[in-house]
Parts: sequence; structure tokens; C-alpha cells
Amino acid sequence: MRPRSKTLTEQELEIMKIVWDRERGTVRDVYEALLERRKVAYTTVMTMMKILEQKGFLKKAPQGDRAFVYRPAQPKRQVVGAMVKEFINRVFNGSAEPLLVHLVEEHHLTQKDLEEIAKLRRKS
Amino acid sequence: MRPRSKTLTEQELEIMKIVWDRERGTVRDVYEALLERRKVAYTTVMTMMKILEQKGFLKKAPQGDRAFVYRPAQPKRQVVGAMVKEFINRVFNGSAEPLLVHLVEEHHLTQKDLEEIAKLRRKS
DNA sequence: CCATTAGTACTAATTAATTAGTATGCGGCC
DNA sequence: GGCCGCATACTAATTAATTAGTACTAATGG
Repeated sequence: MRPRSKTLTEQELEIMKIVWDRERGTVRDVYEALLERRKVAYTTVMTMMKILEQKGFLKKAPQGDRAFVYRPAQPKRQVVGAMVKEFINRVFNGSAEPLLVHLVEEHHLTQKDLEEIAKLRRKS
Repeated sequence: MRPRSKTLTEQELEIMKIVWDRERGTVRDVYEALLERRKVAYTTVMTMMKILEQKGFLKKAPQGDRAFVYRPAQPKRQVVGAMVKEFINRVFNGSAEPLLVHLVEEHHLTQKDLEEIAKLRRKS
């Protein structure tokens, strides 16, 4: 069978966000957090977390006697960075500047935002 | 049946890029442009362009006696803008600033890039 | 102990996306 | 006029993503 994509799908990202925020989480933790927003079955969450483990986004470790705890296998910054890069490749053929233009024109970044970013840039 | 998503998928975006660039195109035009990059069947392109029409991204008009010409139904800027917005919603919960930070930190935007953008912003 | 609870593993159904095959029709040329 | 090329319409196969059910197991509270 063709392998699953190695990137995060929409639903998978939702789960990853929850685990990143909490730094760790059992299936139940994630299930309950997800439930606050939409109806979903416990086993669905389990299946997805198993896939996330196979994809290398989560690591699992036994917790106590029965359950597993999952932790992020990669920091959020790194994964999100890769997603940004992939998006720029797909939509803008790899160049980041047109994206910036869109941000400025349509998402109402203020002058101040830009100055702050510029400051941030100077420091690094 | 559940309706198809109204957003552009990866393959659909490839086709839209070709049509936007050329401003118009028959199935054959797009088929030949796509072939330069990968193997694909003529009927595959036709199916996808029909779906793009159903989704409202392409308009078709009879050309001569037999074929159709497709034209973009929405300008590229608008569609890409919506994709950027959707990406920001999905990945950054709707706030554009963290994306900017990623751009600065990982995609090596220079100080000068930022200043130019700031200028652009001042003008508008 | 044993029923309940909570966990996993395994299986599977559904859907959208992706890709392409087949049937068919029409226009034009020899 | 009949055949070839090219176009569409219709059908369909495959795959990944998404969602969840079922069977089974282990802890635990009474």
C-alpha cells in the first residue's frame, strides 16, 4: 500500500495542538479536550494518535499499568515551521515574499506589528 | 452525498495556476502544461477541470464547434488570499503574527524585505 | 470474586480525492 | 461516405483520510 503522507492533516493537527499545549496526554485527555469542540468517538481519537505515532509526531510510553501517555516527538515550532515552508512551496512556488504581501494587504498587519517584527529580527 | 470541499486541493491548485497564468485554457492546453511535469491522463485533467467548475473556480464557455475554453471565475489574488486566511486559521488559530515570526526566523527574510513591506504598507 | 470501568487491538465502513478507462459523437479529409 | 482524430460524458477503480464499532483484557471497588 502507498504510505501515508508524512505531513499533518487537518484533524491530526488539532490533536497535535492539544498535546503540544499540555506537553503530554493520554488518549482520554485528548478525547475530552476534543469533545469540547465537537462530537467524536474515543476510539477515533485512539486510531488517530496511533497514526500520529507511526508518522513520527508522537511518542508513546506506558503510564502506570494500563494506559499510554503520548508526548510530542518534535517541538511545535519545528513542525509548524515545516508546514509554513510546505505551504509556501505549494502556493507560492517557494518564495516567501508574496505571502508577506498578502499578509500586509489582507490581514491588516499594522505598521506597529511590522516594526516589532523588524526589532525581533535585529536582535537575532 | 456530502458535498466536496469548497477549497482547492493540491492537484486542483496546480491546474488553477496554469489557467491563471494563461488567463484561459482548454483541457488540452492544461493537459500539455501538466505533462511537462508529470504523467497524467487527458481524461484526468478533464475530470478535475469539471470539478473545478462545480466548485466555482473555473467558468466554461464553448469554443468553436467542439471544445470548451475554461477561464478563472475568480482572480488569483482573491483565491490565494482565502487560502492564506484559511491556513492562518488552521495553523495559528487566526492570528497572523506568529506566521510572520516564522517567516522571519526560518525563511530568512532580510531586514530590507521588511522595510520594503513596511513602505508598501505606508502607501496603502 | 465478580461486575463495572477503562483501556487497547483489531477490524471495518464511509467519504473525498485522485486517476483513468470506455463509449460515443462530430468534423473534416481522402 | 467512411474513417481518423479529438472532444465530451459517463463510469469506475484506487487510495488516504476519517470515523467508529467490536472483542478482549486488566484494574478496582464493593
